[in-house]
Amino acid sequence: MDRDESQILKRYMVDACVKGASSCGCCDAVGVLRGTLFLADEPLSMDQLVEDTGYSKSTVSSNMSTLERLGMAKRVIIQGDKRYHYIPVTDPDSLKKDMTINKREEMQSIMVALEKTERDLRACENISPATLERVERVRRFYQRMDRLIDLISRYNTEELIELLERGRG
Amino acid sequence: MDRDESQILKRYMVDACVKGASSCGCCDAVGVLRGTLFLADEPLSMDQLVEDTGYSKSTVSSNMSTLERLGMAKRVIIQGDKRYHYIPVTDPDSLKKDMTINKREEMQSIMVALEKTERDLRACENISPATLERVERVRRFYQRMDRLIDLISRYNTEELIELLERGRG
DNA sequence: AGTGTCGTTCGGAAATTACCAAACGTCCGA
DNA sequence: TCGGACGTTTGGTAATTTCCGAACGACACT
Repeated sequence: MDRDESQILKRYMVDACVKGASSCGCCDAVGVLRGTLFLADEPLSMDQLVEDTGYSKSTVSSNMSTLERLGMAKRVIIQGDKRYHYIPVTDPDSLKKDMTINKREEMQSIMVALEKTERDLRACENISPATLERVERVRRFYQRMDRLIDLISRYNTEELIELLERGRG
Repeated sequence: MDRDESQILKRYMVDACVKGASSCGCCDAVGVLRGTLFLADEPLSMDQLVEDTGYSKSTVSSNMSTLERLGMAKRVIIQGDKRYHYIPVTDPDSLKKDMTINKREEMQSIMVALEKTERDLRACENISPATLERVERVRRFYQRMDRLIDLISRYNTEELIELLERGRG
């Protein structure tokens, strides 16, 4: 496969990853790098990523760190090569795990804030009961969602699907 | 409750909402507006939102639109007042519904791209089998996650928690 | 220590985004 | 059909973010 062909093939994948990246607050480069990694035949060194993406070394470096932090890429050691090489994380369990972990951290930080708000509201005498009730309701919702995500993280995807398909009966 | 007190109380809630907003790619104003709405004693007009948040009318207008689009706020009619008034959406079913809908749209757009990529890869003769296999695996993962979110959207939170707590047995 | 190869960090330029004020369109009552 | 009250859209500006190149630090081999 020559270079041009490869570039054409990359388009959809890179676009998809860019979209996914921006929906979790990451810049385009993170998506481009992830997409490139997906379609590579072998682990890529930073130099290769620089060449393939057209980004500078510094940009690749910092964005590969975030990709690692998000659990979407891993460094591997290639025998007889002292450079780092990256591979994409593609196994379902890891992907799902990172999805739930990230979501849960988000939920929990919101919950903490909601709890503080509720405490403050109670301490304040002339607060509208409706407001307090509203905050309570949202906090409870987040608590339940957090519990739900916790439960979801304990099963793998197939188990969950089976369990829910079997359903209410 | 005087104005200063109210401002202090708002802090945590607004911070929490800003955090939540930025994690779904929205600007701070969306979070500030949502938080303000949560702690209001009554439906707020746009003028009140302008006054309470300090943002301009145009900023409030456009960001309230996104808040509506995301299913986090609703317009209500106040008798004898031709202005719009906003209330926060706080019931668990609506909140969960919007969460799943947004997540699903995201998944599906990624899946479409993955399918296109896979098709292109198959059309290309000298592609590495490992690469194809990798893309297939990720596509299957997203398909299963999409299915899972579909199933999750059919139950309410309590049902889901009960079902998963009962568990594998 | 000296040299070469890597990867990360830093400072500034370029591009993007958020925001405001003003102009504009719409709806209603007179 | 005019005038006034609202909300939205638009153009320009300020602030943020992204990105690059250069300088830097770490490590291995001599």
